Amino acid sequence: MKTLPLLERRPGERCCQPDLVPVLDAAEAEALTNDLDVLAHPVRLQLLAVLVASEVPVCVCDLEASVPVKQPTVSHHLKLLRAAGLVESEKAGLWAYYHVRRDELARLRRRIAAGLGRLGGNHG
Amino acid sequence: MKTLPLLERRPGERCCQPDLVPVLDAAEAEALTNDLDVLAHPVRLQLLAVLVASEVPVCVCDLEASVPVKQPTVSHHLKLLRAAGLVESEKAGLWAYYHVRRDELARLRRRIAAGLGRLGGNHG
DNA sequence: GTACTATATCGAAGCGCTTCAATGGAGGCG
DNA sequence: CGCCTCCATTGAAGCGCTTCGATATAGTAC
Repeated sequence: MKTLPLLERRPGERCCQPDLVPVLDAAEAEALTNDLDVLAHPVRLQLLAVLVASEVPVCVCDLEASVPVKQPTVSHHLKLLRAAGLVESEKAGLWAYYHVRRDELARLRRRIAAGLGRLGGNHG
Repeated sequence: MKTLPLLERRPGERCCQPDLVPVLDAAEAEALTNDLDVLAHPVRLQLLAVLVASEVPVCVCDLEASVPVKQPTVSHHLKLLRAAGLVESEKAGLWAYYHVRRDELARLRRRIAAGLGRLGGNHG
């Protein structure tokens, strides 16, 4: 980086002058990534889709029937969704009934929309 | 699934009657996952953030300075972003200049917003 | 030509995510 | 009591993503 052959650069372009301020800093990118990761899996999206569609709690056997994976895998993804605060469960007899936390899902959606909004500029 | 001990179910709840119609079907969940995956990485988000912040094309050496990974990794992520249609590059002398395709980024944002909108119900 | 730069690609290592069979534990039924 | 069902957890296998060193390619400078 001693002698920069500036002549080769095209007029409007820039190189090796890292004075740009990104619209997202590293911490924001990391946080947005965590939010996106929770949703970035087809099984988790489908589980959420079933729960959102139901007005009443849904038992695991119904959730299991709605996704193409076995029961331990369903249990695993439900655990991730619970850790993310997006669903809650309660036991009733032998069954475990899950329901969406619609407020938390809406907050996650808004955080993602805000983060992507910074990226997307001003288009819609 | 022969004899269902219905007595144990709580009144408003449902079990083993998979007649729910999810707000997202399997194909939609898969498509949304693909869209989310492109953005669900801190390095790619930061690269996009730098490109969005610049009115003019940015050379790789500047991009490399803005993320905590080595040059081959930057090149790898830029390739993924290019494959997703979110950025374009042009060579000028030794340098490669990248710029965002703001229209494509906005379309991706809108697809994600639409998908999450189906999930989120009517909040915000 | 040689030497140096900037970037892309290759190849392999590391590691985390996903998956499932097996097991465990809690509860219902007889 | 035994036997069953539903669900969670464990442990291990598979696999894909991420990363980087090494190398290749293309261009500049001398």
